[in-house]
Amino acid sequence: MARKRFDDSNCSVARALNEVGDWWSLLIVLQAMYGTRRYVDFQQQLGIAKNILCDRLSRLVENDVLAKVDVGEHGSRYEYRLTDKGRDLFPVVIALRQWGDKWNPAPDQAALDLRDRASGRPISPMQVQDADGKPLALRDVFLPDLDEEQAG
Amino acid sequence: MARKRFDDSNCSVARALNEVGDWWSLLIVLQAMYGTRRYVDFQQQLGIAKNILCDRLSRLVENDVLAKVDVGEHGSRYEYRLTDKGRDLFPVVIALRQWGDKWNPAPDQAALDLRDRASGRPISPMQVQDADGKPLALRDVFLPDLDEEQAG
DNA sequence: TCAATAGGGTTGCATTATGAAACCGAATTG
DNA sequence: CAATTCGGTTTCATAATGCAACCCTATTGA
Repeated sequence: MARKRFDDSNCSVARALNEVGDWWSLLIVLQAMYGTRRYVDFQQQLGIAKNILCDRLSRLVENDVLAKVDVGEHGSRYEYRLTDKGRDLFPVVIALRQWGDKWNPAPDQAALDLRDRASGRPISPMQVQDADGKPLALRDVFLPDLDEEQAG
Repeated sequence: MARKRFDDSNCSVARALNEVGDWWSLLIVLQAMYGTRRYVDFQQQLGIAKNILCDRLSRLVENDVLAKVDVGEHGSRYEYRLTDKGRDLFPVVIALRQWGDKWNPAPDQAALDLRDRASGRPISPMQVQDADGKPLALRDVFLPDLDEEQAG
């Protein structure tokens, strides 16, 4: 049967995964963050099958993560550019990258060294924070509504 | 043909997606963060097929995201608990949740109101930061090595 | 004691999704 | 005017998914 979709799930994580939760979409977004814009470049850099790339690009455009722009230049006719919505996946991608670097480091390769362009210093590890910037662990957060219900 | 795997990719995002990048794994981790531990509860709360749940739980255990614990209690014999590696997905899940809340809000429902247990205040939006906590946008970061190569 | 139920899985089967390669049409290049 | 390039679509074999049915072990419960 068809893969289960989560378009109308009441969980925003499920709805997010519905748009970028497959094997390729987030990698395409990542590649776009590196500056890739053209179909052939995505295809070569990711090693993705062309029909799958077409499908994913279409869905990302449909979901307003990428915008398909007609550029009339010699041969390269379209560009896929990140929208604001797509750029807003930056924290997601960085969090995922840091998790991968920490728990599945490449055996013979240093992790990518992302740095602040202004200061030249490495970016800091992503963390969930309270309003003052104090780091919060999983056990430090709660859902007021749910916990009230459970208490009542 | 077989789905492409990224076990040995030089990209840590690809390696991360290889472990939790399918349609269900991250939702299982999310559910585990809510406190779910038992097979039947995952099954009912997620509405996932039993064989798929088995497969995903096994893979998450294999990848040390969950730990399978034998609890001899009446009927409920096993628990799947988050490991440190699994708990470390907290920023990823929160980033994804906030992205979903912002760009695909539920039509007739408020976003989940996660709060700091100590202060009672809402958690702040996830952001990529420099060493001082200054927020960084996509355009503010760069890869020193790559940029040197390109300059050279 | 013996049937009913719950937990945690497997198995079979139909439906989809994926990957590789071949093919296509328009525009450029040589 | 033949060969490329870009951006796709088509075909086909293989893998993944979802559902329902089944299984085995404990535990109830009467």
